[in-house]
Amino acid sequence: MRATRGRTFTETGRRAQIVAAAVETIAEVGYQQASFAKIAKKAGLSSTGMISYHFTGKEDLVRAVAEDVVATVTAFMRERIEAAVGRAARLRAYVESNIEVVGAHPAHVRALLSILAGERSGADTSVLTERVGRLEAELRDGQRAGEFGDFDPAVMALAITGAIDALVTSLCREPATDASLTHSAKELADLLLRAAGARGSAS
Amino acid sequence: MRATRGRTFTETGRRAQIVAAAVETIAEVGYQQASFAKIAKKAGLSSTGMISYHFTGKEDLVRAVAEDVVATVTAFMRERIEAAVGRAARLRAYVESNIEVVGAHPAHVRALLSILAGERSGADTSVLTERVGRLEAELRDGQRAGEFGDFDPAVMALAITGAIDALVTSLCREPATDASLTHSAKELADLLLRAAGARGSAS
Amino acid sequence: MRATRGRTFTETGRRAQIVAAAVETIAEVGYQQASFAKIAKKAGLSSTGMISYHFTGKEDLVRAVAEDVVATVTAFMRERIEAAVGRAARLRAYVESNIEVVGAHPAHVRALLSILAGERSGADTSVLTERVGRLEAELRDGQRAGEFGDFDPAVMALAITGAIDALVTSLCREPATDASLTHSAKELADLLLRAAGARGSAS
Amino acid sequence: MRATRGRTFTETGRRAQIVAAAVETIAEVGYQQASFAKIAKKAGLSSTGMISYHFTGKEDLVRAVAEDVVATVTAFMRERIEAAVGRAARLRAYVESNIEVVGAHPAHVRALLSILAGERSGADTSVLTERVGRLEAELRDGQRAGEFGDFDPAVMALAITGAIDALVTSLCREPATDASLTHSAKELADLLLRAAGARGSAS
DNA sequence: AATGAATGAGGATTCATTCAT
DNA sequence: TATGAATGAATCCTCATTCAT
Repeated sequence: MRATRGRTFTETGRRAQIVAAAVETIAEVGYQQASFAKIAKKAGLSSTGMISYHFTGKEDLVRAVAEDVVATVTAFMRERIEAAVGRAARLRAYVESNIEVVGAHPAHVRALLSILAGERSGADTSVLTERVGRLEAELRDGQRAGEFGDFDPAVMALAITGAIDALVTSLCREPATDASLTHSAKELADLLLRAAGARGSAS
Repeated sequence: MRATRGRTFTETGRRAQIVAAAVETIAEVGYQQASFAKIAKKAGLSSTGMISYHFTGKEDLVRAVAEDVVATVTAFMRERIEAAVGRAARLRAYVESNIEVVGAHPAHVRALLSILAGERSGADTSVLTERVGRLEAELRDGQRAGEFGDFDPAVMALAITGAIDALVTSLCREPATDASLTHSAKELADLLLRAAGARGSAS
Repeated sequence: MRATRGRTFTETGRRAQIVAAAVETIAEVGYQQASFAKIAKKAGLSSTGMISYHFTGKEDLVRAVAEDVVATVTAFMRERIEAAVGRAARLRAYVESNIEVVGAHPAHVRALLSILAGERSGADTSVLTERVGRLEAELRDGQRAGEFGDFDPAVMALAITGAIDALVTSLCREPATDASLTHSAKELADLLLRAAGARGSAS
Repeated sequence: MRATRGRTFTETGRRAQIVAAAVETIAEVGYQQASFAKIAKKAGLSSTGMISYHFTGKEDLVRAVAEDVVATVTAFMRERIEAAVGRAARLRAYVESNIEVVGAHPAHVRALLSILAGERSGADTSVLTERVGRLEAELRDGQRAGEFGDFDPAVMALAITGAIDALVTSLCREPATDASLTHSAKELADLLLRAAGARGSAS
């Protein structure tokens, strides 16, 4: 059996190659249509057996894909968020960078959206809930700090997440220009900060 | 046979029965997992051939299902929306009734969400775009009337739609009490009206 | 039950309509692909039940189609053959008219070829054997009359039939001009008369 | 695995086994009735999935079958044709060996005829046209060499091919004795050589 | 560590036919 | 006489997974 120690996002050799092919495939044909056969073909593998050898099942592969994509997207967003000062600015950075990552990693974003859509009607909702949970905690902190208005942080977290995903989905459909991307990102951030009753949230 | 002319939502006999079974099946197992075999079983049909007899293909059946569900949901929402006076109140009614319909027609909503999720990664996006388009027009009108603030109506329409769907999805996952449903609905309406800069939007 | 007395080629009402639609359908999509559904559609019928009602089964329908087509083709050929004087001239007329009927009744010929092709690998070979048998008798008569050379009439009949069908098939594939049709017909007749050692067979 | 590069007729392992089973099946029940299920059964396979694994689709399998059968038949004919001296003798050898191969490889011939019949009413006519084209070229050469009379080589090639197939079909229907096979072959060659105006074509 | 052949269930769809009305 | 709904077997094909090598 393969070594599992310490491996999280950064896969080794074949695994990484398969995950990369899976990301591309899912981005192209969608989560449900992404069969082992298609992924193997894109990876230049001669059989699907290879995939089953490295992954327990489709579930396992998808989890690995999700981890990889989330890591990529998170890395992009983190530096923008950490550069922001104050809760409101952080929220703005969160929203805007989440939109702008479409321009930087279109395939990854597309794949993630497709996986999330599948998850919504599926059993495993770990990626989904973890993401919303983290945002909710952040919002709660902001409220405690008095930088946000009064709202139910669970509802707000879901609303923000849903709004972002809807916009991202729309932007993914037809390739948007950088300008329109930036515009949409700012618009969305503006309206969500208003919703959150953020103090001093001028962009 | 009963009249087939003018048939839109209200299907005749067997067709209606199949659509109803499809709604239930999609609500239970999701759009992608809803095979003809499962639907036929739920409808008490002896073979899948019957479905193919009444519907051109899966696409055709899903369209019929979408029409049926949209009709049901729309009927529920319409009376609440039409009872509202003023743009802001209408928007609030739109949002709240869209959430509350989960309590009234849980299976229909679940099915619709699953179909929409599939549409997002699919070709036919008619249901999706029509829904967002209608809301966008409504928002634009509200801005002209001076009852909403300044925002890009396209982005706002997507944001509202996405926020609603995210909350509905969450509420669908585990059966919520009426109280929590009402609470969530009001919370979401509050925050979205803030986002829209609605004047005089106290619930 | 429907009256069956005296009916041979000339069908009555519905039957004739269905046969006509079947001829067209077989000509267009081929014998094997010509399903009841397609024939019903072309006939403007709302269900296939109608066909099953008028015909015992597919076999029965195809037999009726064959009779109809053979009658049409035979009528075209007969007047040309009967106008010819002498065995050799009759054979020439047989061959040439068999080719030229492609120009006059393309759909019928196409349908007949498709049915014959199916018959070749099927059980019922009545149309096929009857046709060859008649020609064989004719050839045998010609030999007795001393107007043909020495050959096995069974083999010759098969050879002539096969040669005609191969040419007709080729001519059916892409629509031929009248000129090329006439040229091919004369060429084939020439070579087959040579094969039969026909005396005084100048066209 | 054995080399798959350069694979044409001689298939490797399972592929060859499936092709062989397909030949037998097509010979028995005909091209159209030869389903994957029947072929799998004859091949001793547990499911039709195996066939789909080795062949892209039915089309692909049939192409492989055609190649295999054509190779077998061609090999049989080639040595007889190459032993002949002179154009007329070559044509005689072509015709006679084409008939006599029925005795040597009945199943292969039957399968080929069924496939060709299907091709006549189908889209892919590559096997058919290639075969006729090669014969046409041969005839044209013979005419240039002055060993054949005057005729349209395209028509003659079709006539010869059609005559052969008709006779072969007839001989395939009920198992013929070697004697009658030889007789029919000689008869057909005689008459076709007469048709071609071959000089010095005494058998 | 890797391969690719094999599996068998399940996918949608088409088919000729039957039957109650 | 005619209809159209119902049937269920059969079509090809794809799927994730397993297993011997």
